[in-house]
Amino acid sequence: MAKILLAEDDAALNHLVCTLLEGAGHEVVACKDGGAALEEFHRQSFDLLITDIMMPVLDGYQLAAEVRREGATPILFLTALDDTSDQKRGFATGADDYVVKPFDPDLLLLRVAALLRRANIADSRTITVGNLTMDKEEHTAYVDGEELPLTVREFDLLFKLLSYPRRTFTRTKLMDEFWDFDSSATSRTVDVYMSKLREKTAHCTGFEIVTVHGLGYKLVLK
Amino acid sequence: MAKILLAEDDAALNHLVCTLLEGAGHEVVACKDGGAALEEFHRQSFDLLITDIMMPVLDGYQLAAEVRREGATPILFLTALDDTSDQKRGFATGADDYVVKPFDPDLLLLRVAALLRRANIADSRTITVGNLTMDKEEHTAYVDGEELPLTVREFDLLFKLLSYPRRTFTRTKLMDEFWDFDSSATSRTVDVYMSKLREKTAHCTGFEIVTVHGLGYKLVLK
DNA sequence: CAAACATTTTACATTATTTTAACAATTTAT
DNA sequence: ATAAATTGTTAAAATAATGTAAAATGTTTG
Repeated sequence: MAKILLAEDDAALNHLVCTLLEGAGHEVVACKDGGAALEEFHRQSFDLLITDIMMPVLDGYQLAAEVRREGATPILFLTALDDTSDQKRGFATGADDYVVKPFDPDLLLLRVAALLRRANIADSRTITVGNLTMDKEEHTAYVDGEELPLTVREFDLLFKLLSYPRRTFTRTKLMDEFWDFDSSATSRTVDVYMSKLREKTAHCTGFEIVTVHGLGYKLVLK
Repeated sequence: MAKILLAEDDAALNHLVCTLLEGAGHEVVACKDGGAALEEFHRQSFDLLITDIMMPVLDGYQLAAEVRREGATPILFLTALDDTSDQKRGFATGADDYVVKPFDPDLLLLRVAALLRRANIADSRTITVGNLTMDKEEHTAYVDGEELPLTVREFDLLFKLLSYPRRTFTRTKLMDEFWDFDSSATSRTVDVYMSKLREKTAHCTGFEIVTVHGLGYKLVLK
């Protein structure tokens, strides 16, 4: 599901974490020290970095600082140090999470999943509101278990609104996101979709598409 | 900086966390049980939910599940349970982080900062004065939690005045900012809006729209 | 290629907002 | 105190935004 860079000098632990992550369907590039990890990081792009703190060549803090400097890759520290001052330093360096050894394997996977979800990576999540369920993976919607046929545009728009209830989206904002850059479509097109979505979601309990006069549209829960 | 919903039934801890977060510049809405928190969550939008697990009415797991269902708000569990099986359940429910009591205050702030950074929440651009809250993102205003319907112009004007209390704005200044350049509207139009705003905000505690004779209008706190 | 479907435009009805205009109330200056 | 200027308020008129059906255009698929 996600591509993960692992930096851990303890061979046994390295192997264990590797097996664990691959078992969960992730692609793992494992390194034995911070230097090798940084090299790999420069070579490819990763969805997540899991790193030990005490390592040869480049320690976890230094590695994290380098990675932070170059982007927003989530970082999880995996370490034996169970001391708040160390954790503070970890977070200050840009850590997104901190797992203390020894750790429960399931818990590590759950924390990894939480981080990836938060970073919108491998987002296979479904949204359910009332009797409507939208599955981004399948790109289908269900109302009371029955499939609700939606076109691509309809799906995208509804999924977006549903992801941010109460937030108002301007027509322009929506078109910027779902229409080609060079699309010449009028923003009135959005209105037509909202009209269709309202018709199609008429039997949905739990939400309503509301127009914000002069601005755009929002979805409100009820 | 961010708008945080806190659910914690222990009064002392509730107060402590509240103070801590507010000291860090966040806006906090504190609730004493899960039910109240869910109600607040439906009423307004938040950047982060911090919740205890064992609470009356609705426990942390149930609250988290509801919140997860409705969007992508980050969730941090704050709990005395230091047991991996509980943590597993927390993460499975959609937790993004887990802090065990007793905790280091600085560490909590660091974890909160990490979560907000990850969620790309810089500032939520909301203003609260008395019982009125204006959320620029949602483009809605709330009085005592109830939505106060405002047109675009009304919202813009009130938000502006609220952003600079005590400062006097001339009609011309306001029109230059919110009206089209080629608009031929009379500056008397502003008067009409102020009249409407006064009517609509009649139940607002905390401020008042004051006329500065010969100049324009200003908002004063009380 | 043509049928089936998705998308976009158009046109017109409907609704909401903004502005004007008229008059009342208040403030200021003389 | 009184006239002049400014502001408050209201309802109607003018303008602007939205809803939606249907036609036109584009795209995919058998």
